[in-house]
Amino acid sequence: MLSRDGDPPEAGLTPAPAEGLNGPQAEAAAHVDGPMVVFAGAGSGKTRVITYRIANLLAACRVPPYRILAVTFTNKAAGEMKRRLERICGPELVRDLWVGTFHATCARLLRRHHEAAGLGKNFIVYDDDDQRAVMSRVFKELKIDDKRHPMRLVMGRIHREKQDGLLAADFTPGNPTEEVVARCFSEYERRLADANAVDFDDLLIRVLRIVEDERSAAGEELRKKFLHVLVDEFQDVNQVQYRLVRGLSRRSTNLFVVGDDDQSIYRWRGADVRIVRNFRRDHPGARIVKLEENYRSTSSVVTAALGVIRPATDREPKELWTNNPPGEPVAVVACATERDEAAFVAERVRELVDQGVSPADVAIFYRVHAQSRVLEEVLRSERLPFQVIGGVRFFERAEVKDLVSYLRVITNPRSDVDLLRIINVPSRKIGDTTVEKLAGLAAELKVPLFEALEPLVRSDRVGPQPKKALARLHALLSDLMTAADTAGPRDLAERVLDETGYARMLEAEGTDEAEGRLLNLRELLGSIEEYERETLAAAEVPTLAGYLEKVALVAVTDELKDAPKVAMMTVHAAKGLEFSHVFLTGMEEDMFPFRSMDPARSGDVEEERRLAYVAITRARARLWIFHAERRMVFGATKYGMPSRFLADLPKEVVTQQKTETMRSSQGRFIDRDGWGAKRPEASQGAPRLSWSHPQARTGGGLERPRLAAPSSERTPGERFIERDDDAPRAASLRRPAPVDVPAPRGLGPGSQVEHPSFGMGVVLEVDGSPDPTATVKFSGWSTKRIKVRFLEVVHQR
DNA sequence: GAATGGCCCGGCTGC
DNA sequence: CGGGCCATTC
Repeated sequence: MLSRDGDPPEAGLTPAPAEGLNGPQAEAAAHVDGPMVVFAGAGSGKTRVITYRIANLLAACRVPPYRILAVTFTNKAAGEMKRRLERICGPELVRDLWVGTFHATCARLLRRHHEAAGLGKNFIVYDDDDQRAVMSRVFKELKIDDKRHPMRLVMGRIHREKQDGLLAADFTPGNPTEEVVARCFSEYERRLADANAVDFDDLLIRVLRIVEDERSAAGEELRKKFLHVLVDEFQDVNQVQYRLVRGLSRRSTNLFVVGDDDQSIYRWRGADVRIVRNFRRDHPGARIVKLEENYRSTSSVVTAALGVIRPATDREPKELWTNNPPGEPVAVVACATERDEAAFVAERVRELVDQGVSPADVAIFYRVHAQSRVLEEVLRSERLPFQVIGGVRFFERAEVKDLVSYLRVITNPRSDVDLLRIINVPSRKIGDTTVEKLAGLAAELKVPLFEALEPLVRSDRVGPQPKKALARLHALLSDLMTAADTAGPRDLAERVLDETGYARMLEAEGTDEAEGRLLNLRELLGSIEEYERETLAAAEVPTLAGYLEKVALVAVTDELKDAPKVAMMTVHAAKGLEFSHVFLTGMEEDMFPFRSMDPARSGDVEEERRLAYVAITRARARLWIFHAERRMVFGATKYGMPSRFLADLPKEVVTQQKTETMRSSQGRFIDRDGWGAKRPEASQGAPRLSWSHPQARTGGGLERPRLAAPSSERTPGERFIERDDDAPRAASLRRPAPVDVPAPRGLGPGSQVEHPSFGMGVVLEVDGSPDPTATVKFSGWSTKRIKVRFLEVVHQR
C-alpha cells in the first residue's frame, strides 16, 4: 500500500492485520530461498509483503543490507518502503539497502562501473527532450529529410530496439527506411558517447551488458553482489529489466518478484506480461504464492473491478475477494459535456471537504492529460486545493531546463546539447551563424563544442563582435567550473543565475510570465537545497552530479506531495496509489478505451481494460465514474457513447445518476438505461450544435488566463517538484582522489571519507604502515580495504 | 541577429 | 487546440 502515511482505515473496513501477516502473505515473506513469484491482487498488501520480507532477511537471516536489492516502480515507493523498514528495523540497517527504481539503481551501479561501460565518471542522463535535441542535430548532419522520415518514427524505432537490449551495432537494416534508422542510430550513439551521456534505455543496457559479460571483472562483481533481488510491479518489466534481474540474481537464485498480470498497463513502453506469466516455466522449482484477499476497498468497489477484469482474455487464474462490507454503491454519472462533468466533480468534492474529508483522500483520474485543463479551471474557481501530477512537468519547463543545462555543462563540458541550449540564453549575440561555425570547427578538430570555443576565438573565422561574445562566454563558464570545485550545488546554481545574467534578464522583463519563471527557478534552488539537506542527513556528500542524476530520474508519481490537496492524474500515474474517494472521468468509447487517430498505433483494448481495472481498484470507499455525451477533443466537439467497460459493471453495485444539465436536456443521446446508447447520427445534427447551456459555451469568458499572474497559477492548484527520500549516493565527481597528497595523519576509526567509486564511507580501522590502508564501510557496499591516499577525508576523527 | 506573426501538423499513457 | 518551425521584418 502506497497510501500516505498514517492513513486511518476507512470506517467499517477491516484493516490489514496490524501485526504479522495472513497465511499467504506470511509464506511469501518467510520462505527466503530460491526463486519465488507472488501474484498479488489489487489491494492485497503486496508492499507489506515485500517490506516484511526484507525485514525478515535483515533481522532473522542476517543478510547484510548492501547485499539486498529491491526494485520499486517509483522513487516515491522506494522512499516509503525505506521509511516503513526504518520503523521495523531501525535506520542503521536500512541506510545501506539498495532500494530504488530500475533506472536509479542502474545509474548508481553505473557510477561505480563507468569504466567497464566506457563512460566518463561524470556522465549525465539525457531525457526525452535532450534526446530529441541530439537527434535533430543528427538529422541535420546526415541531411535526412524529416518529411520522408519523421523524427519521432525514427526515434521510436531506435527506442524499441533498445528496449530489447540492442544497440546500433546489432541493428541490420532490411529496407531503405531501416537504412536511415541504422545511420541515425549509430550517429546518435556516437554523439551520446562524445557527450559522455546516456539516455534512459542506455542506463539499463549498459549495466545489463556488464552483468552478462562472463569475462568482465565488473560483471563478476555485479553477479555476486546481491544475495537477494526483489522486484515489485513485475508485470510491467520489459525484456532488458528482466534479463537484468536474472543476471543479478543468477548466483544466489534468490529472485523474488511480485506482480499482478491484471494490472499490466505498460505494454506500449516495452513491458511484457508474459514474463510474469512464464515465471514458473523459466524458473523450475519456483515457489508460487497468490494473494487474493483485498483489504483495501469496499466489496462494491471490488465487485465492480471484478466485473471489468473478468472478461479479460488470458489471465493467470485467480479470484480477488474481500471481507469488507459493501459500502456505498459505485456511482455512474452521465454528463452533458466535460465542463458539466467537471462541475459535478467539483460539487461532490466540495461536499466531501465540507463533511471533513481531507482533500488528500480524494483523487480525480483521467485517461489523458489534456482532460485535466477543464477540471483544473473548475476546481480553481471553486477554490478547492488540488495538485496536478504530470502534464507539463516542472523539470521540463524552459527556465528550469536552462538552469539545469548550465549546471550540466559545468559538470560535463562535453555535453553539446546543453551548451547549445544556453549558448545564447540570455542573449549574448551569438546567433545561428556563429553557432554553425563553432560546430564546424568542433567537427574538424573532433572535440566537443566547448573545447572549440577558444580555437574559434583565436581563428579568423568570425568577426570581432562574435569573438568577444564567445570569449566572454568561455570565461564565464570556466569561472563557474572553477567555482564548482568549492561551492556546493545550491550556491553554484545561485551563482549561475547571477553571473550569467539569467535572473537579471527575467527581472528586466517585468511581465507576469517572467515573474512566474523566477518563481520556478527559486523553487528549483529550493529543491537543490532540499537535496543537500537530505544528502547530508544521510551522511553523504551532496554533489552537483548527484543532484542532476536525481533530477533526470524523477518519475511523475514522485511528484505527489503529502499535502491536503486533491490529486489529479492519469490512470497510469495512479498505479500503486490508493485514495478513499476516487473520481474517474471520461469513460467513453474512444476516450477510454482510448483510440488513436493513427491506426498503426491502434491501442490494445485488453490493456485498456486492465487500465480501467487499475483505476477502479484505487478507490477505498467511494467511486464515481463519469461519461459525457460530448466533449471537446483537440478543438472539435466529439460525441461519445458510454465506454464498453461501464456495461461490465455488475448492476447490483451501481447507481446511475445524471447531472442537472442532463436531466434538463432529457439526456437525448443516452437511452433510458444509461448504457448501450447509440452514437448520434449526423442527421440528428443541427439542433444539438445550437443547443446551448451557459456552461457549454466555448471561448467566452471561461478561458483560463494561461500566462496570468503566477501566484494564481500556482495556488490553489500547483505543479511542483518532487520530494524524494531516496537521494542517490553518487560519488564525488569533480574531486579526484588526492593521489600525491600524503595520507592525513591521525585518520582514525569513525572518520568520514569519500571514494570516487564507492562514495561516502566510515573508517573502521587504519593500519600503521608507511602507505596506510584503511578498512572502510561504504554505504551500499561491503567493507573495503583501501589505501588511505585514495580516500578524501570529509570529517576527521 | 532578434523578434514577431502565421501556418502546419500532431493528436496517449512515461523512465 | 497548441507547440514548433519558418519566413518576414526591423
